[in-house]
Amino acid sequence: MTLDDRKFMILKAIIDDYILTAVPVGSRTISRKAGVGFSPATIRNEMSDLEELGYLAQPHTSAGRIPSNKAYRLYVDRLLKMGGLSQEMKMRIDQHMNHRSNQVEEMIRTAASVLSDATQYTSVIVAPQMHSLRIKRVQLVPISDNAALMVVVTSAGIVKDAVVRVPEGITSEHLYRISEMLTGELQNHTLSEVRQIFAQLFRDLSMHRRLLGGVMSAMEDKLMEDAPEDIVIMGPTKMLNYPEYSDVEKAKNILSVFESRDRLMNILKKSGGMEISIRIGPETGLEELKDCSLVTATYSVGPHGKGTLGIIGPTRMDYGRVIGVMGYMGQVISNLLSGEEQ
Amino acid sequence: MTLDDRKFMILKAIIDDYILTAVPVGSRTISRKAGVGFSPATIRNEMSDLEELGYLAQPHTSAGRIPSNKAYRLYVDRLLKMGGLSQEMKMRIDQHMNHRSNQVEEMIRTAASVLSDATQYTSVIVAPQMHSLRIKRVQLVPISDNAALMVVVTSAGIVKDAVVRVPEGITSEHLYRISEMLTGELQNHTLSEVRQIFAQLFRDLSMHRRLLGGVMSAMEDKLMEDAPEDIVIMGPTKMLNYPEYSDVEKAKNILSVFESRDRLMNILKKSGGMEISIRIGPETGLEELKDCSLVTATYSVGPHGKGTLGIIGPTRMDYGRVIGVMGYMGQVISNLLSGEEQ
DNA sequence: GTTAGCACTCATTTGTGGTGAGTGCTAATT
DNA sequence: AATTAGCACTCACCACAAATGAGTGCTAAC
Repeated sequence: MTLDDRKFMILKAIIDDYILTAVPVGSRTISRKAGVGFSPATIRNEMSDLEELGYLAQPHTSAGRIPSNKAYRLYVDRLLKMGGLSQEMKMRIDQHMNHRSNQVEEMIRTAASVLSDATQYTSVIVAPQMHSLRIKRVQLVPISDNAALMVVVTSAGIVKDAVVRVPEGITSEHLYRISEMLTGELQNHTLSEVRQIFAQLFRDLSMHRRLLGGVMSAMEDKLMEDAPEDIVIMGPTKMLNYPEYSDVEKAKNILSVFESRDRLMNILKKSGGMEISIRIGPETGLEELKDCSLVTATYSVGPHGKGTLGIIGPTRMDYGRVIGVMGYMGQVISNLLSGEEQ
Repeated sequence: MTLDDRKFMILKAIIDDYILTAVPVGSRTISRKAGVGFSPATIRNEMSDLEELGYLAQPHTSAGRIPSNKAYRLYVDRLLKMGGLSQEMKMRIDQHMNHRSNQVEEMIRTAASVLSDATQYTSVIVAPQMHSLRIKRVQLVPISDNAALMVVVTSAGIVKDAVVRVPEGITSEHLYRISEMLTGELQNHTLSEVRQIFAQLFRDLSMHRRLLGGVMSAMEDKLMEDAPEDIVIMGPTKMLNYPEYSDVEKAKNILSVFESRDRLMNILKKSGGMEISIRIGPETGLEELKDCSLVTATYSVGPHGKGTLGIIGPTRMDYGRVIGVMGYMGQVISNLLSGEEQ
């Protein structure tokens, strides 16, 4: 037995209906649909076949069918080739995003907010990963007798800081000179390259070894590791709007994911560089999300920087809409972040 | 009729039991308790009186009694005079807080985490309010041709930044000079005072009026207004562990509070300078929290800076434990933030 | 002042039959 | 050979009723 056109058409109708209602769909429902010229009995036969093929499942004997993860996979793969988003939605997004705040952090918050609003699912955005960005400036700002704030400005106007120990009593002027020197040395390099450059520096000059060592390890440890504030989550409670989580135990289960940012960060990182990645159920990589889907997209910052945006919702999510919105948002964010650069 | 000692004793027993079980408590339950030498009938008479006095309510005729907000108020006011926390708990807190991270933001995150863990309720901590802190240093770090990052370091090692426009083509050296000058002028003043100082500056020198104006308004607008990242919320889903929110609609209602940080910030600010403030039900000031209580404490940063920590839970929360933990955490945070200062 | 006794209330649980959406199978129809 | 009408069967869900039991208020006895 094979999945011919008619079977696929019926499967699609079932998925569409189930996405809308979250209720197992029966043969009559499909038969009544416009464009389907078959009686419930015929549909039933086909459904039975689809079940055997692993695309449908029955919660219990006298209920309708629900799509399996395999069905969603098929559905999504065909859908991905289309994409596209209504002009109206694009305008709505543009309107909220034309904000042009010059603080990246703030822009990302708005973006996450817009994303969650447009899709009605929980959104997640990961700030650009530092290691691929090019350093534009390093400056040490004294904050106490023996500590300074190291401010690193990168190509996208993204600013990160970390505290470094400095020799007791060093003057602000002195720190400024060192900053200028560091800026000169590190400019246009990525964070991943700093180690080599410092190695060179250490060879060339013996002064300030302790200080420079501190700066280097701060760059490698504090700036490159992912901090909890690098991920912004918007609208976690949107999950509760869907009947699959009307049970508090299930709700707790899902919401707990949003409380452990590190685990979330981990699975988001795994989406690779794909333009749009869709992971269904167990593919998400988290036990708690086994009944959810994760759709991620990548945005870029200049020629090298990358970041991830994603939404999480029930497996029966409105993939069509989500794919459209995600693709467009990815572009918008990329433009905003790369455009600001000069 | 008056609230004599016996009535209070019974009321306390009822509250204690209700806090533990969330189930309306009956006369038999109280009668059986050790230390109570009366039969259910006697308790019933007293309960009837307590109801008339407004301290108890009955969900329906054949159910036990539950404490009213007025009862909690009384209970809490007497409890507040005692306070105190077990040595064991103190040690547990110390252990987690001895971290001594030099990033304030990170410390606040851990503190909120510990707070939520120790109380088993949702915790909220507001970063120190800038306007009361004294400026230690101002530095402008160039980030592009026409923009700089203004980094402001305050007495507690708390660092804030904002982007300011700068005249096209100004050199890094020049910005450094201006920073030094600004630091000299603004040092040891609070943000609320900058306006006056700038007025003076404007009178004395006519150069860089645009730039200085930009710096001033950035200080007043960006640094003083409260940003969403100034408030950290930990363990919102802890709410779902309590039976009063086992209904998803109610859960959604409560959790929505944690999604509008501005509103939360507003009510937190209202706790005034009280060492510990307890707001029960409608006193919280948010419709959604009418069945919750909000316990806040103030921590101090140096002699002037102030911030707020709080926990939110059902009105039948374990006030004894919460008050103890809050009081102690307030001290610990104050010490950490004021101790680092030199 | 306290308590035993008792009738009463009412949310909750348990049981029961009815309803209806849905299925699978078979035989008739196209 | 494919489609469909017909029919017996399944089973979640609903409504209703009866049983249960925790709790009350009141009264009379201690």
